[in-house]
Amino acid sequence: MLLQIEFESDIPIYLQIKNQIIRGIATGSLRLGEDLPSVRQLASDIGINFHTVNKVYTQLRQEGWVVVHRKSGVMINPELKVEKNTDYIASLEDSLSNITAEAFLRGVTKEAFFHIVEKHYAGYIKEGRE
Amino acid sequence: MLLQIEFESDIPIYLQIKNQIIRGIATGSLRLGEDLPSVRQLASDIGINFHTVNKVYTQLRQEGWVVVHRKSGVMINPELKVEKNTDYIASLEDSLSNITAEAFLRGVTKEAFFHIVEKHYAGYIKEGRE
Amino acid sequence: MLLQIEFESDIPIYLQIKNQIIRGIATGSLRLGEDLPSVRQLASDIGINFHTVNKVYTQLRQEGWVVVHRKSGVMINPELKVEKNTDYIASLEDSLSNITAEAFLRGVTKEAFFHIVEKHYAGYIKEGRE
Amino acid sequence: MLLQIEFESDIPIYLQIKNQIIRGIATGSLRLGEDLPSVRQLASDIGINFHTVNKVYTQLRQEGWVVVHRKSGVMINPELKVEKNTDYIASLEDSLSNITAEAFLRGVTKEAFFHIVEKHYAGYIKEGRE
DNA sequence: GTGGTCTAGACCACG
DNA sequence: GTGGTCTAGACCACA
Repeated sequence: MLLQIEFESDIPIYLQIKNQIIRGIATGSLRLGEDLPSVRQLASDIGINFHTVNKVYTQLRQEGWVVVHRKSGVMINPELKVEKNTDYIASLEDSLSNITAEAFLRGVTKEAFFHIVEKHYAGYIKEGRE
Repeated sequence: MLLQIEFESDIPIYLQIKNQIIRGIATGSLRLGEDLPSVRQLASDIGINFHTVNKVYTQLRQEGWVVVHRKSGVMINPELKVEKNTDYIASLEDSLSNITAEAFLRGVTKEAFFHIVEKHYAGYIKEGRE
Repeated sequence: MLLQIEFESDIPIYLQIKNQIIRGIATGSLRLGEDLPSVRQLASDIGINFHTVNKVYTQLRQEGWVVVHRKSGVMINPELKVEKNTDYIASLEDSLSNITAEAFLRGVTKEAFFHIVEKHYAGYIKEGRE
Repeated sequence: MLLQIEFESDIPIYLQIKNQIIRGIATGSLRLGEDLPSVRQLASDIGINFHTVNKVYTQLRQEGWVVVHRKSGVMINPELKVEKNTDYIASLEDSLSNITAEAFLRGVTKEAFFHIVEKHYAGYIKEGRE
């Protein structure tokens, strides 16, 4: 999997990496159980500080996306089952509340919005992860 | 219009205000041409510094949501017509890319996602709002 | 002469009026010796505070564009001869320095710039003002 | 690049800085991709508050003149391509409308005006500036 | 009264 | 180290 970082973006680098990894899991370009590069390896590949990668892996582990295995290697959680808890639903509602309001006011119809969402969902695959 | 600020949130106060104002325009609780409180008034109401409100109003003005009618203060742009330019579409695509991926992995089906979006869109009213 | 004020402009109202009067003199829509409306009359016409108009007239008088005649009426200076002093030249240089730099960077060629200037100059008339 | 600030000017400090930076880009004394001092560094150099510099950089970024390369600070946009949109043309027309009218009335001939403009344009260099 | 500018100092997020 | 956010208080321009 190849990560694309935009250093001039207003989105923090650690978030760009984290988002791309989660998207990678959803689209299947990262498979459950697949190893991720070591912290120093990935940092060196991208050309960033290894503390930044560390932050990503730490958050991903805390949220259950990855697990640490032998000698501090990291892999996508083979038994991935992140929660759809109330906190998440609340934050999703909040995000969509803001996003849809602006989209509506900017002339993005509900149908156009649906179309974008559908396009993305079409790219996600259900792996053998019961 | 009543603003609800969470001071412990990790979302900056100025962004919370900005988002709520944009949502207010979409839902019609703020009508086109309606006056907003003065920076100092709103700051005092919420209990924050007026510079924070000033930042909100400045950004809203630069993006075309409000106009400052010299002296009489700030009002919702009566001829609101913010653009659906390529930059915005790109950012919308990017946001939805991340949001849908995580939603999918957390078990939010496309239908459930649609349902949330639809619920919000149902609350938005067309410009012809008297 | 009809004044057009934009209350939402970032240019102060008094400056908009002042500029339009000076442009009016240059284009001939205001003739030398022509009477201007009284402070209260103009303020009432435009729908602004008469202090604002007062400020305009005061500045115009100080700079020599208008003269006060009988019972505080104001008219365009019949012997208009504003100075091309070094201060003015310096300020003109400074303005054009900024304006041309941005124009250049935004892709306005020297020829296009000349064209705009020429268009405006073509609208100015030399009155009998020796 | 050396900034020259006049503290007694009626032009706000932040605007003086902003104008000089844009002129610097046009004249080539600031090259595309060149780093600008940090907000605190520049503020300290000039002897002003860092918030004032921050305001300059924020506006320059919003208008596309500079980019903030995360962590390494602010640099002149290496792919500078600010737009010549209708809004800008309108504001340019308006500025020149006022400036040429006053210049004409103060005895600055069209030729003299052209001469000033030409002098400035002669100092600007094309993008291919290594 | 309004918003705009500037100063001063604090804390945080990021890398 | 960098920029971003927030607070606090001052003065000014405008209407």
